[in-house]
Amino acid sequence: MEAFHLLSRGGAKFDKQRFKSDVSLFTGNGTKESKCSTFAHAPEGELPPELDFFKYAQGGNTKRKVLDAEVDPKGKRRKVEDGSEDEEANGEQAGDDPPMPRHRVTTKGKNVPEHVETFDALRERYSLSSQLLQNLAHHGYKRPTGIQSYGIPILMEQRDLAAISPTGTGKTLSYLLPVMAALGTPAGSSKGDSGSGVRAVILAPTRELAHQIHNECLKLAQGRKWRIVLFSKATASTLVDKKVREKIDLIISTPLRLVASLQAGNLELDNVRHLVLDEADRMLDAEFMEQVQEVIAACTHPEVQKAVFSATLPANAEKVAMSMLRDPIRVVVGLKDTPLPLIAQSLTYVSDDQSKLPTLLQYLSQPYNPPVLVFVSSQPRANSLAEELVISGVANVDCLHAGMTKKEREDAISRMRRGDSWVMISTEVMARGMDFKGVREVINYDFPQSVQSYVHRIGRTGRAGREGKAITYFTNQDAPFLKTIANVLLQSGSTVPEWILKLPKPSKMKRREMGKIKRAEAVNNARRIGRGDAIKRREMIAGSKRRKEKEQQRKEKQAAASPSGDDADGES
DNA sequence: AAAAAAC
Repeated sequence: MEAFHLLSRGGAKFDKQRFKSDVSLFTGNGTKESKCSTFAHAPEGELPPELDFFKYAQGGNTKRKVLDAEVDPKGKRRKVEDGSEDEEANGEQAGDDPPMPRHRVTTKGKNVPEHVETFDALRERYSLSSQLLQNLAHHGYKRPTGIQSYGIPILMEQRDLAAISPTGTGKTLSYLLPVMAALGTPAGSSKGDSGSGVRAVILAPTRELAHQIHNECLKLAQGRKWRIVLFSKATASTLVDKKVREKIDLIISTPLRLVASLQAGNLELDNVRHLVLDEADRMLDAEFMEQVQEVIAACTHPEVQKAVFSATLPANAEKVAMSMLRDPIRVVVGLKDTPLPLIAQSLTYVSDDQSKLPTLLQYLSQPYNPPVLVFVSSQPRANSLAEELVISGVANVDCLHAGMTKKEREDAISRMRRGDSWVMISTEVMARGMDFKGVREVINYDFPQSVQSYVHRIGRTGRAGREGKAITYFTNQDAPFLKTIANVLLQSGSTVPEWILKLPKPSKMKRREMGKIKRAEAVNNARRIGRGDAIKRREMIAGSKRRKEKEQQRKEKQAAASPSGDDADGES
């Protein structure tokens, strides 16, 4: 603690030996089993007073806004309770899932189909193959979540849908089930009556998310002969053969990949009947917009059903989304742009960028629930923070950003899924959609750039009814945006020190100015987190190269020993 | 408002 105290003042040397012993103490006993029983216990309590702004405010009343449950039932708007009376879990692992929280559901639109209480009710109402229901049961889906019980009937009745539902509440299944139900006979089969070529397209903003959706898809598709393709460079190259493309039933892809194939003339989407945009607001960002429009334009079938899903949907994005849809129904579960109350959120003051590393090291020197997901604002910062943590002796540090190779990214994800990663440093690439069941702690090392980013980042925890914890570091430079995020905490039932709420809302001019300063500093700091130096960095890189080579050799040996390839997550 | 991500 003393060492940390000195460190936090900046100049003092870090007592690495001592710190290491702390770390090994914690790494030695199986931290995976250690339960974080008291979320109320904030790490800020451990901070030296000069870093602990909470302390000044504590004792005073922290304010908690009571959620307003009333919404004016205007026009066609309906207000209903999430059907699940039974406190049954909806997660993917059968048995030990906590109950899903109940949310209010509001629907808007013409002739909204009645929601269902159970998956069996779907079977009674629509022709749903028993295989599909069997697969659901087999993978531990028991009762539909709010978005599933409302969204699935809407999509089953061929309606367009804009669905807004909090992170970790089962949006993926909400669109996959109806799409799979509609696929019917596999493409190219002699009995087929639905024309030839791809019949469904699902777009996601990152490769990792597309991959995850593909995996979910394969679970549901067990026992059926559909060709479900996770689109990549490799699969795209097989499409040169027209016979191959005609046999594809469903494509899951990132937009640009798909556009590239369209422009190369290696793909037709004229028989697509279902188009889903996951993380819709992200997909309708300026940078993705054009690509998405191109995909939409290529889906020329007159009966193409479109659906958009997200946990957040800012007004302008919603406008764009609604204008794309035909006679749409809008479903909102819970409160838009609001995290789950299950996630215990807190804000930690760290004065400036240099103070972040010691604060994080201090945090990781105490027992925590791995894996912890740490978000930073840029790729170089992700690299250097990961290096710093390794140098400081933190165990099982991983890093993931889009500057890494495909294989590096895939490896990082599988380490994460296996539970081998204890501290995962990542950029926005991981902020949306990724579902790691074990993540119970998220740290925003760098302040999020928007409310949407905040909501999605912390939504990596608190999934499928589990509890989670989210800590956000803020510096003096983040002050102009602090209040906005503080309000999000309040909305979702977390507490915020009163002094933050009393901050005046800075004028637009001021925010712009501060933003400029912040950006300039970010550039300066981009390649320097804490006290790293070039030599250490070179050693690190050399070390990781050696490790990679060894791993490669081991894999080659393995491959030689067992000729059967792994097609667990391959492209079908 | 800006970075990241998409190929």
